[in-house]
Amino acid sequence: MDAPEGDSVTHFWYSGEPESQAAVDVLQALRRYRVAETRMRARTRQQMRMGENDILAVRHVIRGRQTGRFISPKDLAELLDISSASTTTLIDRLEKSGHIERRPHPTDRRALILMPTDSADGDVRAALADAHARMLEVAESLTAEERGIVVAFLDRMSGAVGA
Amino acid sequence: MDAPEGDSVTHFWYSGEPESQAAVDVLQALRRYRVAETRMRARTRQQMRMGENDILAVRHVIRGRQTGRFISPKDLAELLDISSASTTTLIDRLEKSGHIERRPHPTDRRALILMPTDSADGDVRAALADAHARMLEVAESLTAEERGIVVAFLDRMSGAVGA
DNA sequence: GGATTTTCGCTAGGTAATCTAGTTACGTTG
DNA sequence: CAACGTAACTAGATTACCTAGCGAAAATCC
Repeated sequence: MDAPEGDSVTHFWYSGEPESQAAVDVLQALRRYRVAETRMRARTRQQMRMGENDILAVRHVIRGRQTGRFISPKDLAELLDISSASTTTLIDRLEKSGHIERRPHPTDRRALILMPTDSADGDVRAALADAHARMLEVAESLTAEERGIVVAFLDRMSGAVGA
Repeated sequence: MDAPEGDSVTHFWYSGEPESQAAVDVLQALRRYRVAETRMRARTRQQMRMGENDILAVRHVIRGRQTGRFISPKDLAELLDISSASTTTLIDRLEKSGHIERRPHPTDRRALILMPTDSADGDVRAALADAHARMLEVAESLTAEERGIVVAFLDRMSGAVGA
């Protein structure tokens, strides 16, 4: 999990320059968003009775089929940055819980492909559709100009954080 | 952890309305940011050889001292939403690794207060200061109007995600 | 002011998800 | 075809969490 973190501490970190308080407000809004999102993920995990990686894996397999790609255990290992051993037990779990199935790879007899079951598709949609719809609504309510500003901001932040 | 997730899938989800593609772009930017941030946290964890909760705990203890508050084990348990038992072992870990120390509470003889060691302070700064500075720079480069748009957007998204 | 209840941190024992190391089966390449 | 590389699996250890329950101290209630 993750969590709240005590708030309203700002005053002590950047008390020197009044100018930069506005910038700090932006970062705090970003943190509030992250906290809200983390909480949503925790709720989803609880609701579906799965771990974070399990949910990401199922989603990836579902998306794979939607886009006509076949997802292999190896793909999941890379996606989640876990070992091949952990991937095996993860797939065991998801197969036992009825979310995905193992099928032979059409050409490579060493390999597998993973297919989502119908119920997995339904479960994931049920768990995520509401929040996604609300988020889309917010995004749609922006003007074209505002969208540009927001996207540019987020991408620059991604760069700042990922350097 | 968390991770990339295959991209450019949009076309299949919302192929009906060209109007909403722009909104989807916004959500994708948001996801790119989340992925970047998650990766940064993973790097930090690796660099400091600690788990996520350990880092959050140390940061909270450091902040506590900076703001003149005494942090107790109970505070950490609430912050991280873990049991009191897990909190005890978490503090054991952080004490053994030399990041924090247990001290008697000045008035309540059942209780403890936690103090960061000097090295903890330095380590955390070293690990987080760079990215934080870059993020602040991005936030500062916005105009006042842009900041307003971004903060409003983030807060509305927090609402959408947290409902 | 003594008895009861609550709070605080700890110990004991257990579980889930990961890891490393090593195996088998199959593909690829010199 | 021989050697090496790759895909997935098994076994066993480790880590970080959990629940249950304890002793000591504080708060509350006649």
